Amino acid sequence: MTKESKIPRPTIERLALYSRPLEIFVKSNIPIISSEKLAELCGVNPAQVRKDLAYFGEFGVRGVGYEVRELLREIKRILGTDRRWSLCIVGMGNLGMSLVENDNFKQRGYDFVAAFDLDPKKVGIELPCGLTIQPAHTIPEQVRAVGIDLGIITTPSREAQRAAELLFRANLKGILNFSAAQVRTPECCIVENVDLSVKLENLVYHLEMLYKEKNVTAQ
Amino acid sequence: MTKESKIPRPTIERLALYSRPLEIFVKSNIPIISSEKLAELCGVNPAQVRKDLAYFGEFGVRGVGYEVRELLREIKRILGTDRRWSLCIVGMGNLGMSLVENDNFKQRGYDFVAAFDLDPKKVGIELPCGLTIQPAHTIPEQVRAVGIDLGIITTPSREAQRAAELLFRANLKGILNFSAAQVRTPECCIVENVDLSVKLENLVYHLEMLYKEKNVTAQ
DNA sequence: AATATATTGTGAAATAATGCACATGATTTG
DNA sequence: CAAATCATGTGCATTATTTCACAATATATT
Repeated sequence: MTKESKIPRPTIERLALYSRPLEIFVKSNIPIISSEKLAELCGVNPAQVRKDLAYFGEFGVRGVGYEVRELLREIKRILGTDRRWSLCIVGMGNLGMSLVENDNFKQRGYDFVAAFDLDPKKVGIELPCGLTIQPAHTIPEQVRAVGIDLGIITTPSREAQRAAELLFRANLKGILNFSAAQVRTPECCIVENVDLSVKLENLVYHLEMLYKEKNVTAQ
Repeated sequence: MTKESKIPRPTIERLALYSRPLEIFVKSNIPIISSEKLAELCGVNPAQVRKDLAYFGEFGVRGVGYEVRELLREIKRILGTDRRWSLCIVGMGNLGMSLVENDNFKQRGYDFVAAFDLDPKKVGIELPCGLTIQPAHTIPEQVRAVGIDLGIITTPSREAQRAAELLFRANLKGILNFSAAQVRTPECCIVENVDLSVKLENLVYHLEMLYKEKNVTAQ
Protein backbone atom coordinates (compact mmCIF):
# COMPACT_ATOMS: atom_id res chain seq x y z
CA MET A 1 0.00 0.00 0.00
CA THR A 2 1.55 3.29 -1.09
CA LYS A 3 1.54 6.30 1.20
CA GLU A 4 -0.47 8.12 -1.45
CA SER A 5 -3.43 5.78 -1.22
CA LYS A 6 -4.79 7.72 1.74
CA ILE A 7 -4.94 11.01 -0.08
CA PRO A 8 -8.46 12.44 -0.06
CA ARG A 9 -10.29 12.19 -3.36
CA PRO A 10 -11.30 15.85 -3.23
CA THR A 11 -7.62 16.76 -3.04
CA ILE A 12 -6.99 15.21 -6.43
CA GLU A 13 -9.88 17.09 -7.98
CA ARG A 14 -8.57 20.34 -6.60
CA LEU A 15 -5.05 19.75 -7.89
CA ALA A 16 -6.44 19.82 -11.40
CA LEU A 17 -8.31 22.97 -10.48
CA TYR A 18 -5.17 24.68 -9.19
CA SER A 19 -3.33 24.03 -12.41
CA ARG A 20 -5.67 26.29 -14.39
CA PRO A 21 -4.66 29.65 -12.88
CA LEU A 22 -1.07 28.45 -12.68
CA GLU A 23 -1.00 27.94 -16.43
CA ILE A 24 -2.20 31.49 -16.89
CA PHE A 25 0.44 32.79 -14.47
CA VAL A 26 3.16 30.93 -16.32
CA LYS A 27 2.06 32.58 -19.55
CA SER A 28 2.01 35.97 -17.85
CA ASN A 29 5.50 35.39 -16.42
CA ILE A 30 4.36 35.85 -12.85
CA PRO A 31 7.01 33.96 -10.86
CA ILE A 32 5.46 33.51 -7.40
CA ILE A 33 1.99 32.81 -6.02
CA SER A 34 0.73 32.54 -2.46
CA SER A 35 -1.71 29.92 -1.23
CA GLU A 36 -4.05 32.79 -0.44
CA LYS A 37 -4.09 34.09 -4.00
CA LEU A 38 -4.38 30.63 -5.53
CA ALA A 39 -7.17 29.77 -3.12
CA GLU A 40 -9.05 32.91 -4.02
CA LEU A 41 -8.79 32.19 -7.73
CA CYS A 42 -10.11 28.66 -7.21
CA GLY A 43 -12.72 29.53 -4.63
CA VAL A 44 -11.28 27.43 -1.82
CA ASN A 45 -9.70 27.96 1.60
CA PRO A 46 -5.97 28.87 1.65
CA ALA A 47 -5.18 26.23 4.28
CA GLN A 48 -6.81 23.74 2.00
CA VAL A 49 -4.44 24.64 -0.81
CA ARG A 50 -1.43 24.26 1.45
CA LYS A 51 -2.60 20.97 2.89
CA ASP A 52 -3.44 19.56 -0.52
CA LEU A 53 0.03 20.35 -1.77
CA ALA A 54 1.72 19.20 1.43
CA TYR A 55 0.44 15.67 0.88
CA PHE A 56 2.97 15.40 -1.91
CA GLY A 57 5.95 17.37 -0.66
CA GLU A 58 7.15 20.81 0.38
CA PHE A 59 6.78 22.89 -2.73
CA GLY A 60 6.61 26.32 -1.17
CA VAL A 61 8.98 28.62 0.68
CA ARG A 62 7.83 29.99 4.03
CA GLY A 63 7.34 33.73 4.04
CA VAL A 64 7.47 33.74 0.24
CA GLY A 65 5.01 31.48 -1.53
CA TYR A 66 5.16 28.97 -4.35
CA GLU A 67 7.26 29.23 -7.47
CA VAL A 68 4.61 29.11 -10.19
CA ARG A 69 6.50 27.15 -12.82
CA GLU A 70 7.80 24.62 -10.35
CA LEU A 71 4.42 24.15 -8.71
CA LEU A 72 2.71 23.57 -12.03
CA ARG A 73 5.39 21.08 -13.01
CA GLU A 74 4.92 19.21 -9.72
CA ILE A 75 1.13 19.13 -10.02
CA LYS A 76 1.38 17.76 -13.52
CA ARG A 77 3.79 15.12 -12.34
CA ILE A 78 1.48 14.17 -9.50
CA LEU A 79 -1.58 13.93 -11.71
CA GLY A 80 0.27 12.09 -14.43
CA THR A 81 -0.37 14.81 -16.99
CA ASP A 82 3.30 15.36 -17.65
CA ARG A 83 2.96 12.99 -20.59
CA ARG A 84 0.50 12.58 -23.45
CA TRP A 85 -2.41 10.14 -23.24
CA SER A 86 -4.15 8.40 -26.13
CA LEU A 87 -7.92 8.30 -26.10
CA CYS A 88 -10.54 6.42 -28.02
CA ILE A 89 -14.19 7.24 -28.03
CA VAL A 90 -17.25 5.02 -28.46
CA GLY A 91 -20.50 6.56 -29.66
CA MET A 92 -20.25 9.19 -32.34
CA GLY A 93 -23.40 11.19 -31.76
CA ASN A 94 -23.40 14.95 -31.28
CA LEU A 95 -21.52 14.83 -28.01
CA GLY A 96 -18.90 12.36 -29.23
CA MET A 97 -18.31 14.41 -32.35
CA SER A 98 -17.84 17.60 -30.38
CA LEU A 99 -15.37 16.02 -27.98
CA VAL A 100 -13.24 14.61 -30.78
CA GLU A 101 -13.09 18.00 -32.43
CA ASN A 102 -12.48 19.89 -29.21
CA ASP A 103 -8.87 20.99 -29.10
CA ASN A 104 -8.84 21.73 -25.39
CA PHE A 105 -8.09 18.07 -24.94
CA LYS A 106 -5.15 18.14 -27.30
CA GLN A 107 -3.79 21.20 -25.52
CA ARG A 108 -3.93 19.38 -22.21
CA GLY A 109 -2.15 16.31 -23.54
CA TYR A 110 -4.98 14.04 -24.66
CA ASP A 111 -4.97 12.72 -28.21
CA PHE A 112 -7.95 11.04 -29.80
CA VAL A 113 -6.51 8.23 -31.87
CA ALA A 114 -9.65 6.23 -32.67
CA ALA A 115 -13.42 6.74 -32.90
CA PHE A 116 -15.92 3.90 -32.73
CA ASP A 117 -19.65 3.38 -33.09
CA LEU A 118 -21.92 0.41 -32.55
CA ASP A 119 -24.14 1.53 -35.40
CA PRO A 120 -22.94 0.16 -38.79
CA LYS A 121 -24.48 3.18 -40.51
CA LYS A 122 -21.99 5.46 -38.76
CA VAL A 123 -18.98 3.33 -39.65
CA GLY A 124 -16.73 4.71 -42.36
CA ILE A 125 -17.66 8.34 -41.86
CA GLU A 126 -14.57 10.49 -41.95
CA LEU A 127 -14.36 13.15 -39.26
CA PRO A 128 -12.93 16.66 -39.69
CA CYS A 129 -10.09 15.73 -37.32
CA GLY A 130 -8.99 13.06 -39.79
CA LEU A 131 -10.22 9.95 -37.95
CA THR A 132 -12.61 7.52 -39.59
CA ILE A 133 -15.37 5.95 -37.52
CA GLN A 134 -14.59 2.27 -36.91
CA PRO A 135 -16.98 -0.54 -35.95
CA ALA A 136 -17.01 -1.02 -32.18
CA HIS A 137 -16.20 -4.72 -32.38
CA THR A 138 -12.73 -3.81 -33.66
CA ILE A 139 -11.87 -2.03 -30.41
CA PRO A 140 -9.60 -4.81 -29.09
CA GLU A 141 -7.50 -5.01 -32.23
CA GLN A 142 -7.30 -1.21 -32.57
CA VAL A 143 -6.24 -0.81 -28.96
CA ARG A 144 -3.41 -3.23 -29.61
CA ALA A 145 -2.52 -1.73 -32.98
CA VAL A 146 -2.49 2.00 -32.18
CA GLY A 147 -1.93 1.89 -28.42
CA ILE A 148 -4.75 3.46 -26.47
CA ASP A 149 -4.72 4.44 -22.80
CA LEU A 150 -8.26 5.58 -22.06
CA GLY A 151 -11.77 5.06 -23.39
CA ILE A 152 -14.60 7.57 -23.50
CA ILE A 153 -18.21 6.43 -23.69
CA THR A 154 -20.65 8.78 -25.39
CA THR A 155 -23.22 6.22 -26.49
CA PRO A 156 -26.89 6.32 -25.50
CA SER A 157 -27.42 4.84 -22.01
CA ARG A 158 -28.77 1.54 -23.25
CA GLU A 159 -25.53 0.84 -25.16
CA ALA A 160 -23.16 2.06 -22.48
CA GLN A 161 -22.66 -1.32 -20.84
CA ARG A 162 -21.83 -2.94 -24.16
CA ALA A 163 -19.36 -0.19 -24.95
CA ALA A 164 -17.77 -0.58 -21.53
CA GLU A 165 -17.38 -4.31 -22.03
CA LEU A 166 -15.66 -3.81 -25.36
CA LEU A 167 -13.29 -1.38 -23.69
CA PHE A 168 -12.30 -3.44 -20.70
CA ARG A 169 -12.07 -6.61 -22.74
CA ALA A 170 -9.55 -4.70 -24.82
CA ASN A 171 -7.68 -4.31 -21.54
CA LEU A 172 -8.30 -0.59 -21.11
CA LYS A 173 -8.23 0.34 -17.44
CA GLY A 174 -9.66 3.85 -17.55
CA ILE A 175 -13.10 4.87 -18.77
CA LEU A 176 -14.77 8.26 -18.84
CA ASN A 177 -18.50 7.59 -19.07
CA PHE A 178 -20.78 10.34 -20.33
CA SER A 179 -23.88 8.17 -20.45
CA ALA A 180 -26.51 8.28 -17.73
CA ALA A 181 -26.05 4.56 -17.08
CA GLN A 182 -23.83 3.12 -14.37
CA VAL A 183 -21.54 0.64 -16.06
CA ARG A 184 -20.38 -2.51 -14.30
CA THR A 185 -16.72 -3.33 -14.77
CA PRO A 186 -14.08 -5.53 -13.15
CA GLU A 187 -12.67 -3.61 -10.24
CA CYS A 188 -9.30 -3.20 -11.86
CA CYS A 189 -11.09 -0.82 -14.22
CA ILE A 190 -11.48 2.82 -13.21
CA VAL A 191 -14.66 4.49 -14.35
CA GLU A 192 -15.30 8.20 -14.01
CA ASN A 193 -18.91 9.21 -14.63
CA VAL A 194 -19.97 12.54 -16.06
CA ASP A 195 -23.73 12.71 -16.29
CA LEU A 196 -24.48 16.18 -17.57
CA SER A 197 -28.13 16.01 -16.55
CA VAL A 198 -27.09 15.28 -12.99
CA LYS A 199 -25.21 18.55 -13.01
CA LEU A 200 -28.29 20.40 -14.21
CA GLU A 201 -30.42 18.70 -11.59
CA ASN A 202 -28.05 19.82 -8.87
CA LEU A 203 -28.18 23.33 -10.16
CA VAL A 204 -31.95 23.27 -10.26
CA TYR A 205 -32.18 21.96 -6.69
CA HIS A 206 -29.96 24.69 -5.32
CA LEU A 207 -31.87 27.30 -7.30
CA GLU A 208 -35.17 26.15 -5.85
CA MET A 209 -33.63 26.35 -2.36
CA LEU A 210 -32.50 29.87 -3.13
CA TYR A 211 -35.98 30.91 -4.18
CA LYS A 212 -37.58 29.29 -1.13
CA GLU A 213 -35.17 31.05 1.23
CA LYS A 214 -35.93 34.34 -0.44
CA ASN A 215 -39.65 33.90 -0.08
CA VAL A 216 -39.27 32.98 3.54
CA THR A 217 -37.09 36.02 4.13
CA ALA A 218 -39.45 38.26 2.22
CA GLN A 219 -42.48 37.34 4.28
CA MET B 1 -33.05 28.88 7.60
CA THR B 2 -34.95 25.89 6.26
CA LYS B 3 -34.48 22.43 7.69
CA GLU B 4 -33.25 21.33 4.29
CA SER B 5 -30.22 23.61 4.37
CA LYS B 6 -28.24 21.02 6.33
CA ILE B 7 -28.65 18.27 3.78
CA PRO B 8 -25.27 16.96 2.61
CA ARG B 9 -24.29 18.04 -0.87
CA PRO B 10 -23.44 14.46 -1.87
CA THR B 11 -26.99 13.47 -1.01
CA ILE B 12 -28.37 15.79 -3.67
CA GLU B 13 -26.00 14.39 -6.27
CA ARG B 14 -27.06 10.87 -5.42
CA LEU B 15 -30.75 11.69 -5.65
CA ALA B 16 -30.25 12.50 -9.30
CA LEU B 17 -28.34 9.25 -9.64
CA TYR B 18 -31.13 7.22 -8.06
CA SER B 19 -33.65 8.58 -10.51
CA ARG B 20 -31.95 6.90 -13.47
CA PRO B 21 -32.71 3.26 -12.59
CA LEU B 22 -36.10 4.33 -11.26
CA GLU B 23 -37.02 5.71 -14.67
CA ILE B 24 -36.11 2.40 -16.23
CA PHE B 25 -38.14 0.50 -13.63
CA VAL B 26 -41.15 2.71 -14.27
CA LYS B 27 -40.92 1.91 -17.97
CA SER B 28 -40.60 -1.80 -17.19
CA ASN B 29 -43.62 -1.62 -14.89
CA ILE B 30 -41.70 -2.90 -11.90
CA PRO B 31 -43.71 -1.60 -8.95
CA ILE B 32 -41.38 -1.95 -5.96
CA ILE B 33 -37.67 -1.55 -5.33
CA SER B 34 -35.57 -2.12 -2.21
CA SER B 35 -32.80 0.15 -1.02
CA GLU B 36 -30.47 -2.78 -1.53
CA LYS B 37 -31.33 -3.16 -5.20
CA LEU B 38 -31.27 0.56 -5.87
CA ALA B 39 -27.95 0.87 -4.07
CA GLU B 40 -26.46 -1.93 -6.11
CA LEU B 41 -27.56 -0.33 -9.37
CA CYS B 42 -26.03 2.98 -8.36
CA GLY B 43 -22.88 1.60 -6.77
CA VAL B 44 -23.54 2.90 -3.27
CA ASN B 45 -24.32 1.50 0.18
CA PRO B 46 -27.97 0.55 0.92
CA ALA B 47 -27.97 2.44 4.22
CA GLN B 48 -26.84 5.45 2.28
CA VAL B 49 -29.84 5.23 0.00
CA ARG B 50 -32.22 4.99 2.94
CA LYS B 51 -30.56 7.83 4.78
CA ASP B 52 -30.53 10.06 1.71
CA LEU B 53 -34.24 9.53 1.20
CA ALA B 54 -35.06 9.83 4.89
CA TYR B 55 -33.83 13.43 4.90
CA PHE B 56 -36.93 14.32 2.95
CA GLY B 57 -39.61 12.03 4.37
CA GLU B 58 -40.64 8.42 4.82
CA PHE B 59 -41.12 7.19 1.31
CA GLY B 60 -40.72 3.47 1.92
CA VAL B 61 -42.70 0.79 3.68
CA ARG B 62 -40.86 -1.35 6.23
CA GLY B 63 -40.59 -4.95 5.24
CA VAL B 64 -41.57 -4.04 1.68
CA GLY B 65 -39.48 -1.40 -0.03
CA TYR B 66 -40.17 1.72 -2.06
CA GLU B 67 -42.97 2.14 -4.56
CA VAL B 68 -41.04 2.98 -7.73
CA ARG B 69 -43.42 5.49 -9.28
CA GLU B 70 -43.99 7.31 -6.05
CA LEU B 71 -40.31 7.42 -5.20
CA LEU B 72 -39.41 8.83 -8.60
CA ARG B 73 -42.14 11.43 -8.26
CA GLU B 74 -40.83 12.45 -4.84
CA ILE B 75 -37.23 12.67 -6.01
CA LYS B 76 -38.28 14.85 -8.93
CA ARG B 77 -40.23 17.07 -6.61
CA ILE B 78 -37.26 17.36 -4.26
CA LEU B 79 -34.83 18.19 -7.03
CA GLY B 80 -37.22 20.57 -8.72
CA THR B 81 -37.30 18.55 -11.91
CA ASP B 82 -41.05 18.07 -11.76
CA ARG B 83 -41.37 21.04 -14.09
CA ARG B 84 -39.67 22.15 -17.27
CA TRP B 85 -36.72 24.55 -17.23
CA SER B 86 -35.69 26.95 -19.98
CA LEU B 87 -32.03 27.13 -20.85
CA CYS B 88 -29.91 29.47 -22.85
CA ILE B 89 -26.38 28.77 -23.93
CA VAL B 90 -23.46 31.11 -24.59
CA GLY B 91 -20.65 29.97 -26.85
CA MET B 92 -21.62 28.02 -29.93
CA GLY B 93 -18.48 26.02 -30.59
CA ASN B 94 -18.49 22.26 -31.02
CA LEU B 95 -19.52 21.56 -27.45
CA GLY B 96 -22.27 24.18 -27.41
CA MET B 97 -23.66 22.89 -30.67
CA SER B 98 -23.75 19.32 -29.44
CA LEU B 99 -25.50 20.24 -26.20
CA VAL B 100 -28.21 22.20 -27.99
CA GLU B 101 -28.85 19.27 -30.31
CA ASN B 102 -28.73 16.68 -27.55
CA ASP B 103 -32.23 15.49 -26.81
CA ASN B 104 -31.39 13.90 -23.49
CA PHE B 105 -31.88 17.35 -22.05
CA LYS B 106 -35.30 17.76 -23.57
CA GLN B 107 -36.29 14.35 -22.25
CA ARG B 108 -35.31 15.38 -18.75
CA GLY B 109 -37.23 18.61 -18.88
CA TYR B 110 -34.70 21.13 -20.10
CA ASP B 111 -35.54 23.25 -23.14
CA PHE B 112 -32.98 25.31 -24.97
CA VAL B 113 -34.79 28.48 -25.93
CA ALA B 114 -31.89 30.69 -26.98
CA ALA B 115 -28.32 30.36 -28.23
CA PHE B 116 -25.75 33.15 -28.04
CA ASP B 117 -22.22 33.82 -29.15
CA LEU B 118 -19.80 36.66 -28.51
CA ASP B 119 -18.36 36.29 -31.99
CA PRO B 120 -20.31 38.36 -34.59
CA LYS B 121 -19.32 35.87 -37.28
CA LYS B 122 -21.38 33.17 -35.54
CA VAL B 123 -24.46 35.38 -35.16
CA GLY B 124 -27.33 34.61 -37.51
CA ILE B 125 -26.42 30.97 -38.09
CA GLU B 126 -29.50 28.82 -37.91
CA LEU B 127 -29.14 25.59 -35.95
CA PRO B 128 -30.74 22.24 -36.79
CA CYS B 129 -32.90 22.53 -33.67
CA GLY B 130 -34.45 25.68 -35.10
CA LEU B 131 -32.72 28.29 -32.95
CA THR B 132 -30.73 31.10 -34.52
CA ILE B 133 -27.52 32.24 -32.87
CA GLN B 134 -28.02 35.65 -31.27
CA PRO B 135 -25.37 38.21 -30.30
CA ALA B 136 -24.43 37.82 -26.64
CA HIS B 137 -25.13 41.44 -25.79
CA THR B 138 -28.82 40.76 -26.37
CA ILE B 139 -28.94 38.27 -23.50
CA PRO B 140 -30.72 40.61 -21.07
CA GLU B 141 -33.51 41.46 -23.48
CA GLN B 142 -33.91 37.86 -24.60
CA VAL B 143 -34.08 36.61 -21.03
CA ARG B 144 -36.89 39.05 -20.40
CA ALA B 145 -38.62 38.33 -23.70
CA VAL B 146 -38.56 34.52 -23.79
CA GLY B 147 -38.22 33.75 -20.08
CA ILE B 148 -35.03 31.84 -19.31
CA ASP B 149 -34.20 30.04 -16.08
CA LEU B 150 -30.63 28.86 -16.50
CA GLY B 151 -27.54 29.75 -18.50
CA ILE B 152 -24.90 27.43 -19.86
CA ILE B 153 -21.41 28.66 -20.64
CA THR B 154 -19.54 26.85 -23.39
CA THR B 155 -17.23 29.65 -24.45
CA PRO B 156 -13.44 29.43 -24.42
CA SER B 157 -12.04 30.08 -20.92
CA ARG B 158 -10.93 33.62 -21.67
CA GLU B 159 -14.51 34.65 -22.52
CA ALA B 160 -16.21 32.77 -19.70
CA GLN B 161 -16.18 35.68 -17.26
CA ARG B 162 -17.76 37.99 -19.82
CA ALA B 163 -20.42 35.41 -20.59
CA ALA B 164 -21.12 34.96 -16.88
CA GLU B 165 -21.50 38.70 -16.41
CA LEU B 166 -23.99 38.94 -19.24
CA LEU B 167 -25.97 36.12 -17.65
CA PHE B 168 -26.13 37.41 -14.11
CA ARG B 169 -26.76 40.97 -15.26
CA ALA B 170 -29.77 39.51 -17.05
CA ASN B 171 -30.80 38.32 -13.59
CA LEU B 172 -30.18 34.62 -14.19
CA LYS B 173 -29.38 32.87 -10.92
CA GLY B 174 -28.13 29.52 -12.18
CA ILE B 175 -25.12 28.91 -14.41
CA LEU B 176 -23.62 25.68 -15.66
CA ASN B 177 -20.04 26.48 -16.62
CA PHE B 178 -18.22 24.16 -19.00
CA SER B 179 -15.18 26.38 -19.36
CA ALA B 180 -11.97 25.72 -17.46
CA ALA B 181 -12.16 29.18 -15.87
CA GLN B 182 -13.63 29.87 -12.45
CA VAL B 183 -16.17 32.62 -12.94
CA ARG B 184 -16.76 35.24 -10.26
CA THR B 185 -20.40 36.04 -9.63
CA PRO B 186 -22.50 37.74 -6.96
CA GLU B 187 -23.21 35.15 -4.32
CA CYS B 188 -26.90 35.05 -5.12
CA CYS B 189 -25.82 33.32 -8.32
CA ILE B 190 -25.29 29.58 -8.30
CA VAL B 191 -22.53 28.29 -10.53
CA GLU B 192 -21.94 24.62 -11.23
CA ASN B 193 -18.62 23.87 -12.91
CA VAL B 194 -18.03 21.00 -15.31
CA ASP B 195 -14.45 21.01 -16.46
CA LEU B 196 -14.13 17.96 -18.65
CA SER B 197 -10.34 17.99 -18.54
CA VAL B 198 -10.47 17.86 -14.75
CA LYS B 199 -12.38 14.62 -15.09
CA LEU B 200 -9.74 13.20 -17.38
CA GLU B 201 -6.99 14.32 -15.04
CA ASN B 202 -8.66 12.51 -12.16
CA LEU B 203 -8.94 9.41 -14.23
CA VAL B 204 -5.29 9.62 -15.22
CA TYR B 205 -4.17 10.06 -11.61
CA HIS B 206 -6.05 7.00 -10.43
CA LEU B 207 -4.75 5.00 -13.37
CA GLU B 208 -1.18 5.91 -12.53
CA MET B 209 -1.81 4.84 -8.93
CA LEU B 210 -3.17 1.55 -10.21
CA TYR B 211 -0.10 0.93 -12.31
CA LYS B 212 2.23 1.87 -9.46
CA GLU B 213 0.50 -0.52 -7.06
CA LYS B 214 0.75 -3.29 -9.61
CA ASN B 215 4.45 -2.77 -10.15
CA VAL B 216 5.04 -2.76 -6.43
CA THR B 217 3.03 -5.95 -6.10
CA ALA B 218 4.79 -7.55 -9.02
CA GLN B 219 8.27 -6.97 -7.65
C1' DA C 1 21.00 43.68 13.57
C1' DA C 2 16.73 43.92 15.61
C1' DT C 3 11.96 44.26 14.53
C1' DA C 4 8.03 43.84 11.68
C1' DT C 5 5.78 41.45 8.16
C1' DA C 6 4.72 37.75 5.11
C1' DT C 7 3.59 33.08 4.19
C1' DT C 8 4.36 28.13 4.53
C1' DG C 9 3.61 23.50 6.80
C1' DT C 10 1.09 21.06 10.18
C1' DG C 11 -1.04 19.29 14.69
C1' DA C 12 -5.27 19.41 16.58
C1' DA C 13 -10.12 20.73 16.74
C1' DA C 14 -14.24 21.04 14.29
C1' DT C 15 -17.29 19.60 10.88
C1' DA C 16 -19.19 16.47 7.52
C1' DA C 17 -20.34 12.10 5.65
C1' DT C 18 -20.69 7.23 5.85
C1' DG C 19 -21.98 2.72 7.37
C1' DC C 20 -23.22 -0.53 11.05
C1' DA C 21 -26.57 -2.66 13.58
C1' DC C 22 -30.87 -2.99 15.42
C1' DA C 23 -35.71 -1.60 16.70
C1' DT C 24 -39.81 -1.19 14.06
C1' DG C 25 -43.38 -2.57 11.29
C1' DA C 26 -45.12 -5.25 7.01
C1' DT C 27 -45.76 -9.67 4.83
C1' DT C 28 -45.54 -14.61 4.26
C1' DT C 29 -45.65 -19.26 5.86
C1' DG C 30 -47.00 -23.27 8.32
C1' DC D 1 -52.35 -16.74 14.57
C1' DA D 2 -47.66 -17.40 15.85
C1' DA D 3 -43.27 -17.55 13.95
C1' DA D 4 -40.20 -16.47 10.47
C1' DT D 5 -38.71 -13.30 7.10
C1' DC D 6 -38.01 -9.04 4.96
C1' DA D 7 -36.71 -4.28 4.52
C1' DT D 8 -37.17 0.47 6.25
C1' DG D 9 -35.72 4.34 9.35
C1' DT D 10 -32.32 5.88 12.49
C1' DG D 11 -29.04 6.43 16.71
C1' DC D 12 -24.45 6.02 17.07
C1' DA D 13 -19.67 4.83 16.09
C1' DT D 14 -16.45 5.41 12.61
C1' DT D 15 -14.11 7.54 9.02
C1' DA D 16 -13.12 11.43 6.07
C1' DT D 17 -12.43 16.20 5.20
C1' DT D 18 -11.96 20.89 6.33
C1' DT D 19 -10.49 24.72 8.92
C1' DC D 20 -8.11 26.96 12.60
C1' DA D 21 -4.23 28.62 14.69
C1' DC D 22 0.42 28.83 15.39
C1' DA D 23 5.46 27.55 15.10
C1' DA D 24 8.88 27.92 11.59
C1' DT D 25 11.22 30.43 8.28
C1' DA D 26 12.07 34.05 4.67
C1' DT D 27 12.17 38.93 3.46
C1' DA D 28 11.70 43.89 4.16
C1' DT D 29 12.36 47.88 7.02
C1' DT D 30 14.38 50.97 10.17
